[in-house]
Amino acid sequence: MKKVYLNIIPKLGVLQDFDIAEASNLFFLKILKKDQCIVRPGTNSQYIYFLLSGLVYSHTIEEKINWYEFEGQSFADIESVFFNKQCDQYIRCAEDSSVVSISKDNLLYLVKTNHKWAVWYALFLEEIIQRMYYYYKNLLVKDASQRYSELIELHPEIIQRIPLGHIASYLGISQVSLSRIRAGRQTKKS
Amino acid sequence: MKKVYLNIIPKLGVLQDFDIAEASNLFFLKILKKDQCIVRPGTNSQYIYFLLSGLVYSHTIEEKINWYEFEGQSFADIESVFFNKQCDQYIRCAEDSSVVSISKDNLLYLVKTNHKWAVWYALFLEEIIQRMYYYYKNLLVKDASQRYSELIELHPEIIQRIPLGHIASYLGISQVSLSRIRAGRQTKKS
DNA sequence: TGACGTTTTTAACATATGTAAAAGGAAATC
DNA sequence: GATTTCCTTTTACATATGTTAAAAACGTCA
Repeated sequence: MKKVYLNIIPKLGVLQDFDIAEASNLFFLKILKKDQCIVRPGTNSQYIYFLLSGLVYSHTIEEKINWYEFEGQSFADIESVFFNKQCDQYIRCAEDSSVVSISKDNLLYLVKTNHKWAVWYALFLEEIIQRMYYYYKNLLVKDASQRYSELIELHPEIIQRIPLGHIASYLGISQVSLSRIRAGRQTKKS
Repeated sequence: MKKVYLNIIPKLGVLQDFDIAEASNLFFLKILKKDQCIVRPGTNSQYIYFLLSGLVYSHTIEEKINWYEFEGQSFADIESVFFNKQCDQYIRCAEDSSVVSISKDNLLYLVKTNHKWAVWYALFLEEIIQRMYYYYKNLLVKDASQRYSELIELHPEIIQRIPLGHIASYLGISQVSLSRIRAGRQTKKS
């Protein structure tokens, strides 16, 4: 039994170690190098991933960065998993990383055959909703300079890990604007 | 038995009429007048609503409009229901409306005691994720003029139902900018 | 019809932000 | 040590968008 699975799958007050151990043949570990792609545009990626270590990000074909996910978080290509469409983004490692994955089919098998896993999945989806809502509201009510402040407050080390051009892209502004924000000559919204 | 419940609660390929009928004592119908509040800032609204008829919208204390929901859709105060926080928005009727509601507690009771309802809730949450992702991606990749075009394409009658000032607020732009978009003298992003 | 209030558009101006290009700085390579 | 390359900041300029105010359009009601 691979203990690594026990720690990265959130129990959410529902599962116990042996529930995960019992299902461990449905989970797979992958070791990934920096810049390696986990998901490519035009494919359909029916997997949910749990990030054991490293840093992954999503970006469009035009190199616009959509999100970053840090160690301990889960991620997936939403359009594939929840819309069953071909995805239109890359999911890529910003650093050497390791992930545990489970296919949507296998997860739904657990959900449909096991009440515990059904409750777990519902609570897991609630967490996804929380994260997505947080991102959504960030976009809706905060300007780029607020979002930059909060990013470096939450992940101060990101400056060392990611070039500012990528952070600007993530924030949805030009690198010039980010420089102005960092230099403090930027009018703030609120 | 109130048949109205049977039609507004989505079955999602899991429930049958009698499942909903069996739980119908947990659902409540409300008739609401135009401008009436369903949710107020500073309260905690632990209800999920299904909009039978009418039109509801969310707006902040500063009158910024966050979203509209049309007949047949469900809605809730996300911060209350999924974060258990006090909400910071109004949810208000743009027209005379009627809704069916269920409390989060009662819903979780169904989920925890009935496998069918657990699967149903998971699929329902997947639908919420789809809708939220759609809103999120709209904000992320589309400019106001695109979002305006798609809004009137999807709901052409909205122009008759809602003043343009509210639509501008919903789009996150000034009414002056919306006038410029409508007059066609507006540079588009793509 | 005329007067009034509301909604929408237009005009004038200030400013924030993007683009393009140059300059500065840091790290790696020869 | 010098050169190269990459990353970041700065400058100059063009433009989209907000604010404010005025004008126009529209509906209601006497």
